Amino acid sequence: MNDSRPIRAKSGTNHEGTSAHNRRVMIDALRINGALSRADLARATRLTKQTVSNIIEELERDGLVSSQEAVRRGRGQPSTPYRLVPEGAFAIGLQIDRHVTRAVAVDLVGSVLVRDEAGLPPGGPSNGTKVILDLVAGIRSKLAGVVQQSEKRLVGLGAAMPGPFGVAGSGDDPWMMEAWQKFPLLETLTAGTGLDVGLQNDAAAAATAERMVGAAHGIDHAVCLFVGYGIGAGLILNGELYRGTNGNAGEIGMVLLFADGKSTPLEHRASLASLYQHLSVDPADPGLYARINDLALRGDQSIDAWVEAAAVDLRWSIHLIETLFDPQTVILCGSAPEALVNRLIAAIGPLLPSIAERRGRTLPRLQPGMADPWSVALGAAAGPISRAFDPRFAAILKDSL
Amino acid sequence: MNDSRPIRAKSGTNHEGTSAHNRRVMIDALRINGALSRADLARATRLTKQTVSNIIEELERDGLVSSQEAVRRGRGQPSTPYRLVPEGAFAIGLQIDRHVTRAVAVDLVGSVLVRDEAGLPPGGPSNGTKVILDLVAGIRSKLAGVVQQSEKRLVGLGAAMPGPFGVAGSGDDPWMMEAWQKFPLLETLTAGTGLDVGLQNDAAAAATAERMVGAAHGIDHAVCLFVGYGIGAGLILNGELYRGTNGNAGEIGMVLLFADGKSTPLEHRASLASLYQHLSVDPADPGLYARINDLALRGDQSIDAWVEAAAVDLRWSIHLIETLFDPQTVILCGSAPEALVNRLIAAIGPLLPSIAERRGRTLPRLQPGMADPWSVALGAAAGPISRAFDPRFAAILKDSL
DNA sequence: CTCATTAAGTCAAGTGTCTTGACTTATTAC
DNA sequence: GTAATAAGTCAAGACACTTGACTTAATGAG
Repeated sequence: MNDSRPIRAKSGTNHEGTSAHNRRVMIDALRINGALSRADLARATRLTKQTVSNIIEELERDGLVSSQEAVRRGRGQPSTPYRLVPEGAFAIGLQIDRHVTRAVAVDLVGSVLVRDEAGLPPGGPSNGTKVILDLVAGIRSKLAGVVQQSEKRLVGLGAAMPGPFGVAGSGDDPWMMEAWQKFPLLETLTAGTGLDVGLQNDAAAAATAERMVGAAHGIDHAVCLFVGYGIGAGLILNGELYRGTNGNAGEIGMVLLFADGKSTPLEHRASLASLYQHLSVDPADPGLYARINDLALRGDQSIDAWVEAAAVDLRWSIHLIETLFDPQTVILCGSAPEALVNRLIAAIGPLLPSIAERRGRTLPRLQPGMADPWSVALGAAAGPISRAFDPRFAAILKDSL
Repeated sequence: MNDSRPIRAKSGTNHEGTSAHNRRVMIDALRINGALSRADLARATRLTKQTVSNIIEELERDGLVSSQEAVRRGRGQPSTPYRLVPEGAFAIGLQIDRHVTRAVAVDLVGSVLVRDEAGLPPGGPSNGTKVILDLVAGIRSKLAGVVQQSEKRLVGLGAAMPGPFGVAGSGDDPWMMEAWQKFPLLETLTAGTGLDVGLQNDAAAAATAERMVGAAHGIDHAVCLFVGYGIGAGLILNGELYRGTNGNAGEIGMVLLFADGKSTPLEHRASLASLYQHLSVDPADPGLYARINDLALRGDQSIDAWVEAAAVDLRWSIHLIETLFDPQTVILCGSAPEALVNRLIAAIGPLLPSIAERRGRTLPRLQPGMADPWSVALGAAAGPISRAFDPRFAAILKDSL
């Protein structure tokens, strides 16, 4: 009687799935193209004018879009463009890093409204959880002071921290990141905030940020090479962040390189960690960021040596990414000081030959992305916004409800 | 007046999209789980019994599913399982290789019904096009002799050949593959056969085959490392083949490795091409395949040396794939002789440490896949079947019609 | 200045597909 | 023998997109 082999199947869909998808498509179109009229939207989405009208009416009621001044565009009735209402939705982004945690609140179009940071005491989650929850609570109350109805329009909390997740330790871990990676962060944050919580690694967060407001805006195949304390790649494939089986896709820093009879992970050679070691400085020093920016601007010699060496590895990393992912473009971003990133970009060129070298390219093979200590927190916040509003296969299925 | 910036947007969907998706979900569920009753399908897909009944009735009318003997499963009315009807659809697969072209006809469940091959004369497309079109025509007429209504149920022609596509030449090209890669193959095949034609590289085809009938059956994140004349990776991400911007994703053989001050593409070190060079044999020799299989079985010394060297590079390739794609499993397949693949698998272990090394794995990190000279042609044929029947985001959208 | 033309957008009825809830059928467990 | 359980059907209903005619508002040609 009890056969009970579990049956695996994808979920079906129904009218609600259709409707949810079409709403998302409208929002996406307005995000990519700016304000559009109902007729524009109907043509672009292949839906009928009537359907678009109904959806736009509903989105307007929900406070997600609003009409602008009618514009005359030649013959025919003037069109009424609609735009996204930034205050239509908010999300909180949380970055957990080795010795600091940052939080931001962003709106529907990815503008940062509130930001704050706090030092993380040593000892990992047992000491840090309260700091984080307090920081998030502070951001929420500040947000409530800045805009109306923020709590009602809060779609979620996105967290980002260095990966990889769920893997036995690498050993060199002065800041207990491994303890954080094993800690039930999702559950703790959900319980502590009552919000919908998502988690991604810092490179994925950077890519999410680039897709919402940066160089990957409106691009469906892009890879962000993220240079931070470690290095990682955030993958935008088919217009969505690709996570892999366990959220660890893109951990390029863990690629082992063999030379002189020993193996070294890529990120031991090209990352801020390697720079700090090269300079023999204390990574926990709060003034370090500014000091390195300054050194990079002045063309300091010891920085130069590191830049040259790191550029070799980053050049190869870009070649690797192009060869394996065939993206439209690669974006170099990081939580590194901007001057340093600029030096790196200058030193990386010219790129290695690869399949990305083809006639008729419209985008450069390599583009600079955000180099801002807050970009990871922004990307963390962009996660819930994207989950809630971007068109995705999963959002159509019944089991997404 | 003529604003005419092109508006970019994803396509919306409607009832037909919903219905098309649900039909695909049914077929997918039957493919993965074998025969299922309407009630089983309703639970698995989260649709109602009534909806499933209607869809199954329609699929049965279309000849895609058929009922089996009712089975008693304890209390309650016995259930009537439905299964996929293999003869419900057919597709032709075409492999274009350096000196040979192979074609197969497969049915809805991926069984090969007819196969044939022909030598490709030197000179590239100008001499080879006729051979290929004749081969396909022959397969079609043989198929018509084996099954009823084959032409009516033919969903398309899938072609596979070594990549990369659309890239300036690599130089070493005695078999004019570059000419083939530049040739408007899709157009020629479409015009010459009247069928819907798709094109992928050989590694992608191997992955498509593994997903339909091999080790990746029912798995949503898998990478096939394909060892052929070159090497490549076929990427199954989120349950679909990932192609990249230009169909070149996964071209791992083109990854440049730096050693001793010079750079070498990975596939110069680990591929059949490297083996042929190592053995100083002529790759065009038609008996080569059997001879190498024989040598591998006998434990030949010169093969051994190559296996040991290639295993080092393949071991690293697997590590690289695990680190960048975070798949559930890696499948080693190839158009190499089976005995050779077995030797390679034995020589590759133990694998390098990576993020794939985790507690609670259910699948092995590395699995053997098909090692059959016909697997690429089979995968090529599986492409149209998958496009026509597998659940995919694109199939829901209005512009897919 | 007038009026045909063009285009945006609305109205109201129509259509397709899934859902609901009651019902029928067939089997097992007690 | 009868209650419980489960598969599957029936018929009406709900929902979201579509259709085609209509209204509104502008331009441009004569």
